[in-house]
Amino acid sequence: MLNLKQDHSTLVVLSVLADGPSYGYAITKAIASKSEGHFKLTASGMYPLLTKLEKQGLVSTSWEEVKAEGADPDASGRKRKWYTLSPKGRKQLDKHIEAHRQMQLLLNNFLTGNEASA
Amino acid sequence: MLNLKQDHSTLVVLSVLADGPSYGYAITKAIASKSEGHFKLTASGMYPLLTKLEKQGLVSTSWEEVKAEGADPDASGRKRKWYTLSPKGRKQLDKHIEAHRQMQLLLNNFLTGNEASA
DNA sequence: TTTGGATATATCGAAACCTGATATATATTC
DNA sequence: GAATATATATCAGGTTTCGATATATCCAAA
Repeated sequence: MLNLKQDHSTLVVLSVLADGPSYGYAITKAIASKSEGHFKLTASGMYPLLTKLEKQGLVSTSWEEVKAEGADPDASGRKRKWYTLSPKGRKQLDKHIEAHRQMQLLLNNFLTGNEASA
Repeated sequence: MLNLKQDHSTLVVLSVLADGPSYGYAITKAIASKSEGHFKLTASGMYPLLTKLEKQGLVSTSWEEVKAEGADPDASGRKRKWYTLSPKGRKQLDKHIEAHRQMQLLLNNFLTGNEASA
């Protein structure tokens, strides 16, 4: 189980949001699921990151009330905060992916010749 | 110019040492050179990292005195601290490379379909 | 000869980051 | 009605980061 650091977290969260709007808890589950349990980004990493992305204008947000089946329409239910990738966020994701690819190429220059021979 | 984070620094430094013993300043130059100026690992990142690698037993060390041409053999010259990859360090490098490859595959699962289309 | 740039190692400290624990509340399932 | 899942959020102590700083030698050019 790998705890994601900020750079990777940003890349992964933006990429999840590129598939469509989502919210914190669902993104956490999506990451765990899509990585087959290898990536972990818990609440204490997720929410500060989402707040940061919002401040940077990479995502826009809106609250939704989740009503229980047959609940009093006036009663206040659980709340969900939806995050939508903004055009700026989309551009940022492209940049991140490009930087990530660049990093891979450069790192490979160091690792070539030092491959694990398992 | 990308400042290397600890994970990448470790990978890169161990991989430089896999080519043979070296010392802090030379490793800094090797990294800048081999990455064509893209990777930066400065003294304040390098020396604490090397100390850590030494404590972990991944490298062994020895001091060498760098004598000036025709200098008094008894005078104390500039000192170099050489770092040599230990067998444990070699194994650790293999593990690091393997973990790195694994991370790449997992990340690609997220990025596929979100490629920059530049 | 002295000045400045390169070589060489090392620590400091303010800021940023990480993460398990905690808080709060609703929804669902057994 | 008790346990578990859903849902957002902060806290605090620890770690990491990195420009700035300190110290000292070597070498070449002015």
